[in-house]
Amino acid sequence: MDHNNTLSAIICSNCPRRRFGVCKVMVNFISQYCDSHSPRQFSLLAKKFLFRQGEELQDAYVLREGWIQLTRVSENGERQVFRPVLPGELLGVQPDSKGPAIYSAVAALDSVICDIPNLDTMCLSEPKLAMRVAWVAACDMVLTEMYLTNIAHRNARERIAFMALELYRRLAMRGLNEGYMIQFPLKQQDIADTLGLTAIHVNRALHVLREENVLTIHKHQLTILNYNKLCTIVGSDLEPMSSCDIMVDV
Amino acid sequence: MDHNNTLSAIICSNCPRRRFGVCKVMVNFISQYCDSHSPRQFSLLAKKFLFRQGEELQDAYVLREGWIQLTRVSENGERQVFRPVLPGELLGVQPDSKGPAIYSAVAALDSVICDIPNLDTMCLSEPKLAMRVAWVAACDMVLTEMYLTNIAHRNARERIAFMALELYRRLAMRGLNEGYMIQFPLKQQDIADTLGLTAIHVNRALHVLREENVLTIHKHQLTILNYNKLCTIVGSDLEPMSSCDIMVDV
DNA sequence: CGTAAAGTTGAATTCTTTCAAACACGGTGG
DNA sequence: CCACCGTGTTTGAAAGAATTCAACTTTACG
Repeated sequence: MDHNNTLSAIICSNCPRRRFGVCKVMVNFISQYCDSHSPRQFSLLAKKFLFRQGEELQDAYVLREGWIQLTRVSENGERQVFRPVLPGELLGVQPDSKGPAIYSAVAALDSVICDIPNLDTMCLSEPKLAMRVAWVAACDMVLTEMYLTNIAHRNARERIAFMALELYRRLAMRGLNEGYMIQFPLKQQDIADTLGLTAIHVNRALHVLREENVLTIHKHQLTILNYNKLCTIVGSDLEPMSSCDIMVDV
Repeated sequence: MDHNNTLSAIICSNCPRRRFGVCKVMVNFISQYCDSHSPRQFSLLAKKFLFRQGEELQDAYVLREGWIQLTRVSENGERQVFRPVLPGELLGVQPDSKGPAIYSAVAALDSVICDIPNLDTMCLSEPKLAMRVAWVAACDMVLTEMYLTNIAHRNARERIAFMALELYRRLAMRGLNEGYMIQFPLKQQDIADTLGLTAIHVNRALHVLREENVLTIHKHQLTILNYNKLCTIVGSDLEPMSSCDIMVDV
């Protein structure tokens, strides 16, 4: 954990807002809770579905290792990919908690998942847990809003730069990087469906970013070639804020 | 309330997914809770700020009447407007609940607001409340994701059609419509900043929608001229899902 | 009534998509 | 070992969508 702490300190020192000066890599409260109360872990191979859009959703889950993609296909066949779910994060929480899943969850990498069968019931007897769930939802909201803002205001090159930096920071915060390199299991089509572009245009924008020596994606690995330039392109409005990244005192 | 119930039944019967067949206009749990525990209501004139981005956020709030806009200005000066907050909805909930506000809240109409000074504390002693906050966050997330998908996949005309229909449904569900007309206090620039367009392009797209006899905005009122056609344009992937719209049993 | 703010229109430019075709790579079966 | 196939990536050219800039009109408000 010490390594992570150092790393996140470095990353956080980059943050525009003061409050992140004190942020630490958080030992995920919900994960801990699940470990002691319901250690039902299982693994899920890449490309397998954890659940499918429209299926009755039974449980909530915590991703322990790997990478999960949340995707929704609308009636006219458009595919939207939402914020990537990274280790430590909660998924399967939705308004109608036992109703049909509002999106599909697919493993992008071989993953390890912790099942939480009775989150609702546990929350009722454990207000702290309920609050933590609310807090996680608020964090995920911030992340989703960042993606929304990114799509709304930036061109293809900048959108991709944002996504790369955002993922890099969230992974590095967990120590899941090797220097400036991270695992990157997504296809160009996935990037396109996340950022509201066509795969062809993603390809061209990636080419430009490679030409500029900013970043490159090769063999399922993303390498940042010029971190500062990447930050400049993104506009440094990026903050490390996912449900696992900030320490709050509850 | 009976009028509302009928109305929402009509609207919900339009929903693609079965589960909404049973949805009712919800008597907002949090509002009720606040009424009995902290009836600190006050009013806020249009264009006044409830709080500003960066200011220390003290409390959470419930909007009782009016219309609140959540806006964030990034460092490079881009302005993003997030999902409109309508009567009955909760606002001011964010990861760092007593930290600097991550966006500004501005009244778009004269509003009545209920102050909730100690949401955190109340949640600790009242798990149901905490769960409701989590549930509200999940609903807001769905709405935000709908806006994200809308921006990512549709052109200007369709984005505006979506926004119009989404707002109409949420307001009609509360009985805040007059037939196919709703109050619409936003400027074209606000629409643009919500949907990731320029005000000029919004203007042109609105012109087209008017030409097609789909909808018209005039004198701060939005009128739907052809509801079915509007639904067709939007693609009927729209569901009435805000924190105040669905009844769940807790 | 006058000024500022909001809305409208046109033309040129930039960005993105579309369609079509070619290429690269990994795996399979002969 | 190689030919074959499918998936994913790359490239080009043309069409379409959205932005920019500039000018003008209308509306709102003190």
